[in-house]
Amino acid sequence: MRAHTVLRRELEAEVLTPRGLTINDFEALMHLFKAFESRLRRVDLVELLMLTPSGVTRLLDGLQEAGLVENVQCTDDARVTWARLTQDGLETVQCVGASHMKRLQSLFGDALSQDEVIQLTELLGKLPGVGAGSCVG
Amino acid sequence: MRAHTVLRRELEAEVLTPRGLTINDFEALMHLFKAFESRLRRVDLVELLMLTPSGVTRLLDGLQEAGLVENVQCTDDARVTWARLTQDGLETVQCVGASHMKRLQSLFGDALSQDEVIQLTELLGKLPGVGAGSCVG
DNA sequence: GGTCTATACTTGAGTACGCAACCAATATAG
DNA sequence: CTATATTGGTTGCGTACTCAAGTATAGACC
Repeated sequence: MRAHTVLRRELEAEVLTPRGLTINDFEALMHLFKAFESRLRRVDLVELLMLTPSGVTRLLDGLQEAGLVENVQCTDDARVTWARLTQDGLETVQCVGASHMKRLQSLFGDALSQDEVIQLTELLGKLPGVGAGSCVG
Repeated sequence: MRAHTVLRRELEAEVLTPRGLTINDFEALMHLFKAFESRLRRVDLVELLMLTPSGVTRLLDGLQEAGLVENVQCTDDARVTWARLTQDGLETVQCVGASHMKRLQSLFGDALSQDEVIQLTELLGKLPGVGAGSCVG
């Protein structure tokens, strides 16, 4: 049940922390990267990252300050402000994404066989709240 | 990868929070419960709960204040103070443990078959840092 | 013995959240 | 068109951690 903690810490230490990013920072960037026109509403990130609205507000505050994300006003609905990847954000996500994946690969690969990784992914996918949209695996 | 978050939140909300406990509070109590003479050193809990020493210090502060745990001086080594379950702590762990398990059972049971739970447990067990000592599953 | 490193633990400062309360814009009902 | 409910978002405050630095005891080597 505590697998995530070990894994998360290792990933953070090796690739994220050196760049001043947390796991959620990175996953937010990943989701923006995959999103239409590299932008998402706050509420969407609330869903995807499983944070509260306030958590997302502050996470984006940090990413904006770091210049990886910018606010874009939505013309259709004045309540929403899009969070959009900047050029810097795009480069970051591509660069960090690669080493993140490599790291994950070796972490799971060392402990599990190819088949076991697939099995694990399937099993975890059946659990409530673990949608297909997960960045990892 | 975010399964833990959903599961943890549900467990917390349904059985722990009403008693003013966090997951780590509960797992600490569980470990003390299983330990020889219901007592453990801080460092042991650091290992078992995967927290830093300071985290454990403060976690135990809370449990002491709640009267679930007490400090016992170690005679062999003046550096260590045991954390020991009180009678209250014992009763709490027995009561909460039961409903915690029931909850887990239903959470996993609804999503996975008996065989799948076993499979998942095995796979997770192979991951680094997920020892046999885990409270859950 | 005396020094030197390692271990057990605490404290202070900073952080990433959650919760509750709020505001503003939109949708719905009458 | 007004009144109410819903949705998207932020802010204040509390909390459960981490990290870095510190204290005190224990053990090892000379």
